[in-house]
Amino acid sequence: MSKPKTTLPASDPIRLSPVSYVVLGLIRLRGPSTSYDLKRAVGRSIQYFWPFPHSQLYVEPNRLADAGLLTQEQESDGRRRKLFSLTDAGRDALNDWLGSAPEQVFDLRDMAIMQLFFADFMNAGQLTELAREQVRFHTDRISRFEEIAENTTGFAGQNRMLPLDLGLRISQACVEFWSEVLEKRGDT
Amino acid sequence: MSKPKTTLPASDPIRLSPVSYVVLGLIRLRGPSTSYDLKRAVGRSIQYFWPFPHSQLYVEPNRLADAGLLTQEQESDGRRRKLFSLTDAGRDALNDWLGSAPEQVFDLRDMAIMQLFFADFMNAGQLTELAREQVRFHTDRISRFEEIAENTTGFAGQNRMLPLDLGLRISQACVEFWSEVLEKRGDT
DNA sequence: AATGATATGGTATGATTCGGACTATGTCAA
DNA sequence: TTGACATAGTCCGAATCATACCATATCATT
Repeated sequence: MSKPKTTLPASDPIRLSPVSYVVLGLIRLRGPSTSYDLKRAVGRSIQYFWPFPHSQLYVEPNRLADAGLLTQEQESDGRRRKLFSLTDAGRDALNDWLGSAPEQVFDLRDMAIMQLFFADFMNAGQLTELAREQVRFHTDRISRFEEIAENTTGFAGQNRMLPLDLGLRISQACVEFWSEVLEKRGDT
Repeated sequence: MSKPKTTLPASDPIRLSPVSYVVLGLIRLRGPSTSYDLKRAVGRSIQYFWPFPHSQLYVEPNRLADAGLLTQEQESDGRRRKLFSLTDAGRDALNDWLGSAPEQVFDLRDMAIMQLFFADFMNAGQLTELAREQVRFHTDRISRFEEIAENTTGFAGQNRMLPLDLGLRISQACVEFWSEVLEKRGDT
């Protein structure tokens, strides 16, 4: 099958999850970072395409450090922050992942659509209210994306802006969809 | 005085999750159903908007039956299938949910986008391969949606087709997006 | 009749993830 | 000196997940 690097001895069969790659990748992009740094970075970007609770950003780097993919140094004074840096092994792990076709994951989880699915049991008012609310929601989302796009001065490659672009398109599709639902039912 | 509130054998504060509503809603749509029936129905529809493992479709109906929202009757012979039906309480619970604004949940989880986010560390070949694969993936998805739409003869209200329509639009947006990624990098 | 492939129908469980409450420390301004 | 706010991190029970496993029916082939 694949061709693992033989050089590393006794090391660990650490299991790398999507969150692992988020951590490795972000540290590679940003340089040495604290968990809090990562948390903020995630909030402006990856969150929209792979949500997870921030607490994992405190647990996961420690795991990766134990496995030798990161190093950590802790401040000795007041805050005692931990700063994580990428090791060569970490860089390799990231590259391996980027070079391999990832498992296909494209999951959508939309509560409003679930309700719509059972719309036969709603009355007209409920349905239009739902649709209206969804238009609002996705319109907001679009604004947020646009805001982020503006505030992110085009540093270091436009690649980081691409995901935002997809998010935008998807939200636009949603706005169109729900607007048409509204139109079809008599608007109020 | 001699009647302390402490014993609450009466009704239970059962917590209803999205999966609960899937079960209640599907049984309302289809009539009395077995877990297996639900499983198949989910596979053709809700799965695309709220994925969850099929084992929950065996656990959840039992919970709901315990709480009095469903009734069950088990075959006495061979297969001993359990058939679940909606009670009035179940119907009420479903209606309550449909009448209330649901918590806003719109989560997207896309592994390919995560890789794209770190595309700075890919070489051109890897990126085009990723994009090509995504075009393939979403094109397939579109076909599947269209197939389902065809095979579902327009029974009982077009409402059940609406979610499929949104799925279609989103996948189309994805195809467009990844195609443009391909175009921007020199195509091979 | 025996084999085996496939669909049906269901259970069990350890591992992961989730979510969010909780505890602090610095910082700046009123 | 108070209080608001951002920063920084920990913890843990609850919920969800994945998936392996078990079992019965059906039908086609040998």
